[in-house]
Amino acid sequence: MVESEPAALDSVFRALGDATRRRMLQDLAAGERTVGDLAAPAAMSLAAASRHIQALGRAGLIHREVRGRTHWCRLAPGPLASAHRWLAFYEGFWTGRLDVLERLLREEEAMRNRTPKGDEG
Amino acid sequence: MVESEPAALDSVFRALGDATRRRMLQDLAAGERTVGDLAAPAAMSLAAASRHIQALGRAGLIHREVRGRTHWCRLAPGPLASAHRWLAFYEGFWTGRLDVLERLLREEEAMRNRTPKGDEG
DNA sequence: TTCTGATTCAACCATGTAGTTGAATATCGG
DNA sequence: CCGATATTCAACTACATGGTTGAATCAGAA
Repeated sequence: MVESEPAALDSVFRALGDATRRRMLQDLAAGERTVGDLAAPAAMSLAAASRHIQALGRAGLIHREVRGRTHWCRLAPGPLASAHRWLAFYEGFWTGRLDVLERLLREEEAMRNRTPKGDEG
Repeated sequence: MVESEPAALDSVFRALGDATRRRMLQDLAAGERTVGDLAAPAAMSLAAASRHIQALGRAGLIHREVRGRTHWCRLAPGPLASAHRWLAFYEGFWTGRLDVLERLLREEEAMRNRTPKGDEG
């Protein structure tokens, strides 16, 4: 599991760490939305919502296009896919499919030449 | 896409939004580790690393067990799986498999009775 | 008990984040 | 031009986060 651009993952996961922004992404999954559309359900000022949208943009999670006086946003799924891939690394843990992972990990265990559990006394 | 416990997802994604903590999770994927083990490669004081580990614990991403004077940590993959599932909702976007998603979204579109793109000109 | 090791806690500082309000910018339409 | 609409910017406040250092806690060993 090599992280190609940790800073990028930082901003993606951090952007996802807020329910308002996740809700906006879900709205965007249904199609293009304007800033006003995204802000409307968000129990906060337009300016605050605008900054959430900017955070999504900085993380690369959305693209914007200005048409006239309205800014249209749409989902840019690439970074979401990166986050998904990062998490997929752990899939073996929660699905019980540990076989592949185990081989991988035993190698690293051997390299470290350490017994994390077997010999504690 | 219903969020059962938004606050839980908040803490999970936020915990993942830091390269140090992600590295710790990767270490833990290789087996149990002590606080000291996890802190060692982390170019920061032990106290700071300890707080990162506490953040992982608060997010439910790791479990700890005190054996003697050392605290052993292991991966608790459940919340990672939740995050993964949340992201999986968007899989259609980055794999191009939009058929399933589209049906789903059209329904929501209809409910909102709005034309986000089809009638802009 | 005393020394050492593993980990946390407390106090502190700097920075980031999330919200507010009010002004600024830019576009559409009369 | 003028007024309304869409969005952002700036200044401010409050709180969270991430790091530091030094003291505290608690277990093991001499």
